[in-house]
Amino acid sequence: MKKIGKGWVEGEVEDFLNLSLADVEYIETRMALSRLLREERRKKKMTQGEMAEKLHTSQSRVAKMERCDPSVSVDLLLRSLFGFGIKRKDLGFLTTSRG
Amino acid sequence: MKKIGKGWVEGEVEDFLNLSLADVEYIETRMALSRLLREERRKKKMTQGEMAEKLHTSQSRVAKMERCDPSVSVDLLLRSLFGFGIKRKDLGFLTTSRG
DNA sequence: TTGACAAATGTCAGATCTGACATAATGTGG
DNA sequence: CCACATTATGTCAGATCTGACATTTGTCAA
Repeated sequence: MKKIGKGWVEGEVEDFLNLSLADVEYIETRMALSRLLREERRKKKMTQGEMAEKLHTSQSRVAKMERCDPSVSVDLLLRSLFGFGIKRKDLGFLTTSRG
Repeated sequence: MKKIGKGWVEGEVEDFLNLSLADVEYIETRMALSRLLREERRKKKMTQGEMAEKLHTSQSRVAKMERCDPSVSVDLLLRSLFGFGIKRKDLGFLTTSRG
């Protein structure tokens, strides 16, 4: 039980709210990355299967990445984007709230 | 078929270069995130133990995050930053090579 | 030096992620 | 409708990650 600002915010609630907001940020980031992956693939007129081959993975995994399946990590999304030619500096969209 | 670095397979030089560049982007991203985490913690004058408590994890895990230990994922780094109050829009540094 | 605190490192069981496969669903052009 | 291509979904063994703990190393003041 600790004091925050005016004084009565209690630990668990703070943590709950905090984690909730963190959740939103995290989920939005994932969605933005998966959306970008799909856009980049379509921009290059490739199928999921072709992209999978380029990334050394399977079509189903690519489908899950683009669908933001819960089994897909940000690591995989980032490595896929980088492996697909996207650069870190191309990820400026992370800085806007409207992916 | 060989393994490179943490274990990325490839077959041709083109793939090798491609994955190498992807590697660099990925590693730089990880390093930038872990550096930011440490900076934010120090900015708030907290110890790793205090930060660990706030993030519901352990001091050793925080140390590994800040040290960019290979056992730490980008997911964990991002979730930690978000849980620590950093917002997606604060990650503009992802667009620069500095960090 | 010692004590006290902060940070780093090693380990590991349990949790989560990943590639691969099969299969189903959704187009798309006859 | 039919084939065919593309995308989506379910499953699972093996790989990777995570929290927690113990231990070590580093720092600093007395």
